[in-house]
Amino acid sequence: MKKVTLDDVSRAAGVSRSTASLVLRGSSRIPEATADRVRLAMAELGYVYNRHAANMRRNESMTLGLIVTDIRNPYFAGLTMAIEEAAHDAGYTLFVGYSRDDVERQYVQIETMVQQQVDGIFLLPATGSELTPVCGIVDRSDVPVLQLARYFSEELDYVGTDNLGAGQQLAQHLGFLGVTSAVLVGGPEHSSARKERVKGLETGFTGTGVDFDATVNAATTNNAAGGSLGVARILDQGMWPDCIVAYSDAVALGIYAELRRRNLEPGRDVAVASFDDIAMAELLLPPLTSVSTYPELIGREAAELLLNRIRDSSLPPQRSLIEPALKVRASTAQWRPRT
Amino acid sequence: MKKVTLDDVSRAAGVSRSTASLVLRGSSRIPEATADRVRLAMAELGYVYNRHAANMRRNESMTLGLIVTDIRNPYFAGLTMAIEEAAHDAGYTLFVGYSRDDVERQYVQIETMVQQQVDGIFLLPATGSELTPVCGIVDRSDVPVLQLARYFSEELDYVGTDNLGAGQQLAQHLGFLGVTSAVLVGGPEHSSARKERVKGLETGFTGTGVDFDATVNAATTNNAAGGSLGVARILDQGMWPDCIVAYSDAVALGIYAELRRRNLEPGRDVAVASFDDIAMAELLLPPLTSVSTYPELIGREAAELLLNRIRDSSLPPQRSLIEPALKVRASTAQWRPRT
DNA sequence: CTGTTAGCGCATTCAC
DNA sequence: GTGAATGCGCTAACAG
Repeated sequence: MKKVTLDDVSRAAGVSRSTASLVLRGSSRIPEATADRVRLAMAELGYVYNRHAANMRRNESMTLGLIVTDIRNPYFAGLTMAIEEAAHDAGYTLFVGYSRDDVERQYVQIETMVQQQVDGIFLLPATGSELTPVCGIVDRSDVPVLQLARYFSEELDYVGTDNLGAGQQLAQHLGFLGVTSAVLVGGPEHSSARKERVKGLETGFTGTGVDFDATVNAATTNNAAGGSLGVARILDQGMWPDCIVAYSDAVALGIYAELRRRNLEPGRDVAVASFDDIAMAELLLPPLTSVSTYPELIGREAAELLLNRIRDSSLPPQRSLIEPALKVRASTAQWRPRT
Repeated sequence: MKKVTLDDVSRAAGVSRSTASLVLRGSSRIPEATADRVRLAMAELGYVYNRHAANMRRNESMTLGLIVTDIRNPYFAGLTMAIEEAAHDAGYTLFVGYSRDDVERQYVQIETMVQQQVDGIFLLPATGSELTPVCGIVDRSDVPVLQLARYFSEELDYVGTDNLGAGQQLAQHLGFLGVTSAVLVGGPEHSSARKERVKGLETGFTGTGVDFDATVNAATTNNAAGGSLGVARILDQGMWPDCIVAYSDAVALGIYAELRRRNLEPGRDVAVASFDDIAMAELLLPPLTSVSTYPELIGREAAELLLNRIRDSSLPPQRSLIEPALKVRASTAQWRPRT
């Protein structure tokens, strides 16, 4: 099938190119009768609007880029879907790249998306991301970048959870519960989100008498394997804390499994708590206490912010934090102190 | 920052535009010294290659589209990541859209991607997809569409699991186990994959004496909620089968939860088996018997096939099935007949 | 081996 | 209200 252009359409409809163009954009300056004739011709010829050609003139592509680490973690999957929804609703098409937490791969993806003329980029930074290379790519083209869930720069917009508050809420709950010792397991060591959660836990535990060991070497990765590995490290060095706090629900799944491999029952022998509250959390046995971080809200907010920035690049860098909420379930609630 | 074009670069480097263009494409006809001068000028000026402009001439965009229903199901997440990887490796950037199993939304996404000049589309069809509207959009532009995991047309390429074989493998295992009755729970009723799994189970159960009721109204959705709902329907009408077969692992999670809500322990009171074998399956308690459907392989194969078709559209429609493999775990293995 | 030329399909002036 | 002319940044054909 040959390519049909606006030229063909306007010729068939007996109008000029510019008239057909105006009909496309829904201009009210064209009489309905003419517009209908044009639309009919488009349908008959099988005309397809060529956005690339339009882009060359208008200098916008109506595309956005999203780079996340890995969507097999349902939290990132939810975040990704929320952003796609917002982009779709605003008329944008979304490029998606998975960095697999590999900085170099991420840089390539940013570069490619910039070459593809994206109007903006949502970036959930791979651990180890730095401002200079990112901006080195991005500054040349003035493409706005919004940091998602983690940040590495104060100069770029950021939308994420209030990790500090999330840690505090959880710590206070564990304090009430009578827990006397806790460790955080899993998650990439140098991510801003992890550091903030540690800080929040420390703050929240202050004055509760809970022994929270932030120095234990249990940072791993943000998935089930990282949870298993972290638990193994802790138990192998002779620790047996009252509560294991998972960096995320994905991590918690591995923690449950590793505890059971060692004949410890989560929720009974060790309390387990976590962050994110993905759908799976309450379906597990025991149901998992988790601090909900509402990926849908983060996604919506991020989209709104990035679209604003596209319209007006002169705004100062924005930071927006979504309020988390603790969901208490049996993995902590049914736990009782050892006698 | 102003936009830098190849014109600017060639002027700065003291060569012509076409020379600069050839350097970009790595032509060997340019002396190294000249090429280096051009590359230096690009770096100094902060040149960004404009693929949209290139596309207008070369009539390819180096983009592909992927439309899936929902990636909160880890199976689709894995499939999506595999396809992104293959696309990335081949130098393509990937548009992603989530249809949320909504046909109309899916049509809009196809249309948008076609307008964005994608070179090809991976489509995991929403239930209810039909050939006419899809091709109505796509034929006008000659964009090849590959069906992923489910199909609705023989005229388009298809890559998926051998669902028939998967059902048979599982049925035979359950027959050996001494199961006397089984039902399939969850999944969208009219999807090709579900029909094939039912057929495979029926075939596999033939001669084993297992009573497999394919008429029971337990088709729902492909997620945990669908699993819970399906189990509720079955138990509420007084059935108590020896084995519940989940349409997918995501569904199985809801089945576990609903059984426990009704004081039935999965693996002991009811055997549970499933399809997909996502990472979570073996981490559950009891570990879930599942037929692995290898989303990574499907993704790789799909990418290879679609890229071939882009090169040569004259090939007849291709069908490619990936061989599944049964993973037996405690959710069936530990089950014993009621006495 | 290098430089000149002519569009790709559209949006946007500006005359009419 | 409508139509002709111009150029977005690049590639490819061809001439030097």
